[in-house]
Amino acid sequence: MRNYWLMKSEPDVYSWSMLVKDKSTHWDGVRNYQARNIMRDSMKMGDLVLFYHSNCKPPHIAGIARICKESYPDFTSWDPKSKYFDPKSSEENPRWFMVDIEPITDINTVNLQDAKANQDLMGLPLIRKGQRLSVQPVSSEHFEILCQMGGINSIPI
DNA sequence: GCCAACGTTGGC
DNA sequence: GCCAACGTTGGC
Repeated sequence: MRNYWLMKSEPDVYSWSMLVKDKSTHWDGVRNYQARNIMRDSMKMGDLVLFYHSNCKPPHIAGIARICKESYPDFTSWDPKSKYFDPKSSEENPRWFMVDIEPITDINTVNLQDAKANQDLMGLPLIRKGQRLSVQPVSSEHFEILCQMGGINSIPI
């Protein structure tokens, strides 16, 4: 049973093309408990991820990635030099967790506007007003629709 | 740049 | 445990 997710990143901070170039990355810096719990408890090896570019014009899904390492402590949280430093987190008692993802395939970008206009995507958290969570679940049905909108006709791997 | 929608913090 | 104040996210 594979699960599907959507992860947001600002392209100025970390973009899809950087992930493609890097081959994989650790998803550090998430400092929201709900998003942390999803990464720590629910994301499993092989789960597929829609890589979403937020805070840009237009906001869009840029590619499909995959979980390639399950939850482990976010070491930037106890690094005083990191911008993600949290004095309440330590190596002995980590508060924040992350996963690793790797790129699977480019897609034709799917704009937020087009996702909102698709009646079949009703209920997708991404298009709900006020939804700010940076790590979100996506149902398999919605994932498949979004793949098709991106020119991918069958779910990869 | 604006601001709605949240999440977090801290006084009480 | 409540809630006002504040900070952040992110579309527009």
